[in-house]
Formats: sequence, C-alpha cells, structure tokens
Amino acid sequence: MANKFYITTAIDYVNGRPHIGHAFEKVIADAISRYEKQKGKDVFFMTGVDENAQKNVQAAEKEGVSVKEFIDKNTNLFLELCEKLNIDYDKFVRTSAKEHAKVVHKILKKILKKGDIYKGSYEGYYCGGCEAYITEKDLVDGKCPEHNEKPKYMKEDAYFFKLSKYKKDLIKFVKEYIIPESKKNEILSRLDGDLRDVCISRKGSDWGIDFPDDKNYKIWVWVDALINYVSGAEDKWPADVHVIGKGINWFHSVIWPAILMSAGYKLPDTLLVHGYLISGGKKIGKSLGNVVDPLELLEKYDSDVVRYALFRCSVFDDSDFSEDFLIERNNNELANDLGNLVSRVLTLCEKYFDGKVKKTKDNDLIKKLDLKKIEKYFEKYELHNALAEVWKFINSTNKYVNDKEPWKNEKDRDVVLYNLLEGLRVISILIEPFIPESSEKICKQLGVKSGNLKEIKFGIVKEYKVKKEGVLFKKLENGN
RNA sequence: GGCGCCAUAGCAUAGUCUGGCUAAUGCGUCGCUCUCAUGCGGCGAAGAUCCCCGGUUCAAAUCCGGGUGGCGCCA
Repeated sequence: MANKFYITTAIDYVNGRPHIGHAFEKVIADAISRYEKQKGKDVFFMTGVDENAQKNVQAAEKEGVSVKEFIDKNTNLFLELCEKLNIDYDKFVRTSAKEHAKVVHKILKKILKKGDIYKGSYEGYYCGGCEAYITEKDLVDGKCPEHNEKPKYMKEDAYFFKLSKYKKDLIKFVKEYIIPESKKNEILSRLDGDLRDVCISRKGSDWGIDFPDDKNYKIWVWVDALINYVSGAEDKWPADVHVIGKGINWFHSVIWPAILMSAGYKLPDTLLVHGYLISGGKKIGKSLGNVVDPLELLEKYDSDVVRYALFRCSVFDDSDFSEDFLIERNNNELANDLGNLVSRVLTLCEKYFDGKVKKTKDNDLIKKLDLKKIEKYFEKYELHNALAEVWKFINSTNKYVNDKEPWKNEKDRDVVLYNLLEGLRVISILIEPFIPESSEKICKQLGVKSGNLKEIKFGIVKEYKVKKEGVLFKKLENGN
C-alpha cells in the first residue's frame, strides 16, 4: 500500500449555502489529489458534509421545514458546488449515513473499554454556534465573539474523555503533523499549558448519534464528525493529508489524534491548515454584506476561471478575494498570457505547416522550466508558489516566440515550432492540477493525450497534427 | 490579560533564519517596439526615509532593546 494516497477535506456544516471558503478548501485538496495522481499514486479523495450538528436543527426550525428536508436541500448545494468546480473526489460522505454511526459506536466502545471515558458533571457557558463550552473570560459583552450570540449557562452530568492522558504523546505527534509552522506553534503553545479532559456528550437533543449504552445522551458532534475520516473509507485509513481551515485546527490537531490513540488506530500523516479568504481586508460574513457566493460565481464564469482565481490566493495566509480580482486574473493571466500563447503558436503551425510539425533536435525552450522547484513547492503544499512557477515558464515560452520570430526566420522555423508545441504539451501537464478543463482543451488542440509527470521532457511526440479551436479564455468585462 | 506573528514603491508580495554589490518580482502608470496571436507579446522608465527611536558592527530591511500600528491563538 505504499502507493496509496488518502486525502480528505473537512466535512462542511450544511446549515447554509456554501461560501467561497468551502470552494477554496475543496480546490486545494483537488489540486493536491490531481498532482499525486500525475505522480502515479493510487489516490482516494474524500469530501462531504456534517449533518449531525445541532445548528442544522436550529437553522431548519428557522425555515420551518423538517431537519431531514433541510439538510438534504443544503447537502445538494454542496454536491453541486463540487460538480461545478470540477472536484474529482472519490467519495462524498454524509454523517447521517447508517454506516457512519456504526463506526462511531465501534470506536467509542474501544475508548470505553480502554477506560478513557468517565462520567462527571459539567457546568459552564455553552455556545450553540461553536457547539462547545466557552469560558466566561472569552465572552465579549456577554456574547460569543465568534458567533455573536449569547451562550447558555448549563449544568449537566456528562461523559468526559481523558484527553489529558495523551498530552505527552500529542506534543510529540503534533511536531511532525501540522503544516504550516505558525499553526503548529499555536497548538504547541496551547499544549504547553494545562490540557483538560473534554466533555464528549450532550443531553436534551434528539438529533445526532446516541451515546453507546446510554440513550439519554448524544455524542458530541465533533467526535461524531471527526470519525467520518475513518468511517467513510475504513480500508483507506490512515489519511495522508487532512485539509482543513484554521478555525478547526484544535479539533484536528489534538482531539482527533487523541481519539485515535485511545482507540488504537493509526494516525494521519499531515494536517494542512489553510487560511481564510477575506474581502477588503475583512472577514467575509453576512453581516458585512461582502459574501461571495461560489455557486453564483460558477453561474457566471467557467470552473477553471474560478479555480485559477482561488489558486492565486495564498494557501496559508488570509488572502483577499473578490470578483474584480477574478476578472483581472482571467484577463491578464489566463487570456493574455496562456490563452494568447496557445493561440499564436497554433496559428503559426497551421499557417506555415498546415498543422503538421515533425520532431526535431535542439531543444532550448524546455531548459527554462524549473521542474524541481515546482515539485518542491507541491511537496510543501505551497500551491500558489507552484502555480507562479508554472506561469514563469508560460512567460518564458511567450518570450521564446518573440526572440525566435518564426514568422520571419524561415530556416529553423520547424525546430522552433516543434519546441513550442512540446512547450505547450508540458504546460498542459503542469496546469492540470489547477485548471484541468483548460489542460484538456490544449491537449485536444495539440492532438495528444493528457500526460503525467514523467512525460515532462523534450521529444516525446514524433509528429504533431494540431487543430486550432476557438479561444481558450474570453476576456471579461468588469462589473457586469 | 497571557503567548505568538507581522510592518518593504499606488496595490500585492520576495528578500530577514545564515548582516555585505545601485532592495527584487507581479499588478497598475508612462515610454519604446514587434505583427504570429485574444487591442495581444517583448523591451525599457518612473516610483521605497525597507513603521519610528536607539544600540551592536567596517557594514543593518536583515541582529538586539524600546515604542507605535495591525493581526492571530487562548480548551
């Protein structure tokens, strides 16, 4: 199984429509997944939704529909998002599935057997938005700062998980687990302090998974949700990469590994913590009126255009994202740099050789590609840097056309054009993880099959028979 | 309140760990230029007290101390 690669995204709450951050996360995982496939790995890519959260119940009540109806409707929107974004996932999990509950029970029973769960009582403020207890000192004006709602004061008997027991093991594990460094340090500094046991049961709800052997309680939704990574693909476990947003770092960095340690499961290899997309320097939120709806974007723009704009954001740092940003990237980079390059090369081939270009020697174009650097960026999951490096080669190729002036220099025109076609073929491979549809379109016009990483070298195609087919990227009007 | 991160042209960033040529790149602006191409490509120019004050050093964007401003994490 050395060749297997199991990657997941977080599972999304379905208490509302998908927002642009969901799209960002899926696209990151998709690019990694596609790249690993190009490397020849046996990839399994899982994404999905968390349907057992209490906030789904509240949101459904607000709309006056049944919970089931409500989550089905919203889950469909997340499925639609994946489809329109061209997310090449292998499985879409839903935590309302029966098999999921079975695995949750299986794992909880193992933890019970290990003696890591005990009954105690809990007293404190509970925020429905966080679905967690928060301490009094964190309240701002008596409200949860994250969700801007008043937490309820609760006192109840509850089941606790002996998280504190795993402190030492967690510190050791986390050092090799979290990317990037800054997010790792945040967790390490928290682990450096007191690590309290965590309450893992909830009373007074009829939504969610029953606690094993005690129907008075439901399992805390976070425990339930995390186990999706195992229940959704038991034969694929452990995961190679979990892709998550920075808001749920603690649950994935500490609680999740501790559950696995206790239950005697293997641990995941890497936790990739990405940043948030922001707008005008501010967090995107309904109250600020700066929400970017990915499904609306995908109505207006091709999936590759949306994907490309997302990849131009830093994976780890918060980045500004807006429709104007997308339009600019489309016009300057997709249309002018890449689209125009494909167009000019193919026109030259058709004009001078009727589209037929034979293999020649003397390659000087591909030398300008720094593949090692791109691979290095991918290994570190710095997708934005990998993409920038790919674009450098696209720009070098444009410069090569200018320098060689094949419309003027007849004598080595065939050599220059063969080099350019090989360059386009290599580009089609390099851009595939990011903008797969465009990659496919380029291959089609070149008359070749889409390639893998091993085929990034000069002289693979003996003769090209190319056919130009329209433009790759249309220019977009601003503010339409 | 505790711990941590950041501050570089109009904008977005690299460079800081391992101090050293006229501080780099992209967008934007301006100029020149090609004509194969999607009014596109290529070349060039202008534009920065590298947040402030002080220290270490032959030499500081880089290291140290203090200040200011912004951000993150805190069960």
